[in-house]
Amino acid sequence: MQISESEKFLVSVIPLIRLPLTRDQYFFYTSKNQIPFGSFVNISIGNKNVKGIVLKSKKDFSRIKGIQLKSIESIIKESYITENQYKLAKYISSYYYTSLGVVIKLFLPKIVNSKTKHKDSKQIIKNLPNIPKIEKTCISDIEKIFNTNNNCTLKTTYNAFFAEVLIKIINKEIKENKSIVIFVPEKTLLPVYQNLLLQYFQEDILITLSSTITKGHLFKRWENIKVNKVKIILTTRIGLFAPFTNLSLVIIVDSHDISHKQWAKAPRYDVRVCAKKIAEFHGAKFLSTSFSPKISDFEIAKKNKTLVTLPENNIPKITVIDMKLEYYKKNKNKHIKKRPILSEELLQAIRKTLSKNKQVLIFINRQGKNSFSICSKCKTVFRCKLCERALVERTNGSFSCLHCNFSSNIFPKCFNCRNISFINVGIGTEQLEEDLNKLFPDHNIARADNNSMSKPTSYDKLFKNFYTGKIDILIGTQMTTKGWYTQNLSLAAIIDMDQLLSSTDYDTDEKAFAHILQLGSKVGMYGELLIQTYNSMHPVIEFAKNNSWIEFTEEELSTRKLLNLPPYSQMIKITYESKYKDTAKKQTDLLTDKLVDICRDFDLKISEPHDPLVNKVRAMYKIQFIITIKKLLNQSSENIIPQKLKTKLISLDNNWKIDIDPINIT
DNA sequence: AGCACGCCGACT
DNA sequence: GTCGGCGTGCTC
Repeated sequence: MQISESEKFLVSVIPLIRLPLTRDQYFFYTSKNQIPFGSFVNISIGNKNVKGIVLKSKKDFSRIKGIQLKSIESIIKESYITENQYKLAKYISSYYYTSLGVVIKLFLPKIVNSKTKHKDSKQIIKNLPNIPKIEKTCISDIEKIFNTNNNCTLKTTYNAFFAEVLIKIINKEIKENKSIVIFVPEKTLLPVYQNLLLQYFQEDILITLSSTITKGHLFKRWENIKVNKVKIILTTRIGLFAPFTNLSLVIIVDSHDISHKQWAKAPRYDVRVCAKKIAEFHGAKFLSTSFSPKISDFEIAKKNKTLVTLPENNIPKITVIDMKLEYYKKNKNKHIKKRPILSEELLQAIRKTLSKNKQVLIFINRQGKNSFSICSKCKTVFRCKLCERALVERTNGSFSCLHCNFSSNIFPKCFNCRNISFINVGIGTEQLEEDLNKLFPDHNIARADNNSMSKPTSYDKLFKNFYTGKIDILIGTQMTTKGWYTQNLSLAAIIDMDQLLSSTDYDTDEKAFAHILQLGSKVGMYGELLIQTYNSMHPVIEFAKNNSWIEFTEEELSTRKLLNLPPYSQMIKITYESKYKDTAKKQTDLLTDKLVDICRDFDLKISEPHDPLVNKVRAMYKIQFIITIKKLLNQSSENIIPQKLKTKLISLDNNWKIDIDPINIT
């Protein structure tokens, strides 16, 4: 093919579209001039105009044969993405099996040319109670670790201590004119940390990023980060894609939180993994913080001597309320027996707290779909015998454990008493709000869940009201367990601990324990945490009561090791989506059959295809299966998938969803 | 992303 | 027999 005289350069461009993973992720175009790396350009593909990112401009056309080359239509913006942004995009693309063009789109906010200055509309609450100082913090321990290692894991305890560590460690970087990024798991946490930071740092060196910010506004902030105008970037996962400069510290808040993983759509990336990569690319330090670190992080940090633990002398009193007893008490001599929601003990504790003008936080897990079953006779949670995970009832009446593929027959018997009937249990947040309003008509009761928090301003308002003591009782879902902190909060309650323990995931106990620790951290050492449960002998509750998180992690890790569960393995969740259930069934059966040989050869475990807990979304049926790859504790998950399996995975069509390191396998 | 191609069901 | 629905594949 003839290249015209004026077109001197061969330019490789990544089109921002979904390309099959089996082919190169860039196309070649011609250009009169050399175009710098990372430039944002208009190109045409087929007969459609699309945008692209330039990789290289070369003079050597010899590699190209038999392809009709088109020229670059126009340059929108030169050097729009940085080398480090591209490195991260490449990483996400290959680790999470998503085409590069789709990943790069995440890095590009919409360009706007308006010169109008946008003022941050976020309400700043001044005159907050000062953070109590503690004499000895772990700052020097963290600094010592950072002298020899770029990674540090911090197990925090009480909010106030953590706040102090955070401020001091950030201050040190700012003094050296470096910039810091802080990742929080949810956008609802932004005002919480923003208010904390603004007590100590200038408003103009701090910015927040989240998906609610308008596209143009985001572009402006991107530019400010690029020219090193801002020093503290407080952000949700969207901040991973910012063009950082002069970055010296990456901080993860609530590192255990599952919201750090994007699971709903591709790329199904994890902030904890990607942020660590960013730190690596920038030569920055990486600080992972949590009240209850993931036990894998904790164990690895312990082994690598990169663990710092804040003083443990501030654990609240934990009281376990046996709801079985409550049930019998309430239903004695009653014809129709009802399951109590609020125990007498909890009501008394609320009354006592309110009478002292203190605040109450009540937590119920929002996942209503995640129902569990208890035996109608002995009230034992129906669990898998082998894995001790709660079993899920299926539409055909059987109960199954997704991890070990155990499935009961369709007339299951209670493992404890051989009874054949079970009761499905579920409690709603709104019912509880109603009940409490009747019980405490003179007090201000507020509810925080996805439903009541639909407007962005409603959260700010509620947060302010809670912070300033205008709310006496706050009822909420998981969002309330994060960030909420006032010195006036002295009672927290978990209404339905059994629901937290009822999932069939391998790490259910770990997640449940994290909720206990997180709520405990909100009330601190002078407060009390009440836990309502029908299963007061559950190991997690026993460990929590005795303040034995470390012992819990040790036991949990030995089980995981025995069963080759993460962190002693990597999991891949593969899902087929189809309008027709039998198509999904046929496809997953076909693929698992094809993969059996590979899995045998490389000692991988492959589960039977099964319905996920939510198996129909927007008229699409889903069937999934799990592949488990053994690995050592300290071994990186990069490059442990055998090439033969990789080749299969990248050749799957768009109906397949691949989720690497899924946050749940149900 | 968006368009061409092709395979199967409903119709003149 | 044809028309056209959408599921699948391809684009430098």
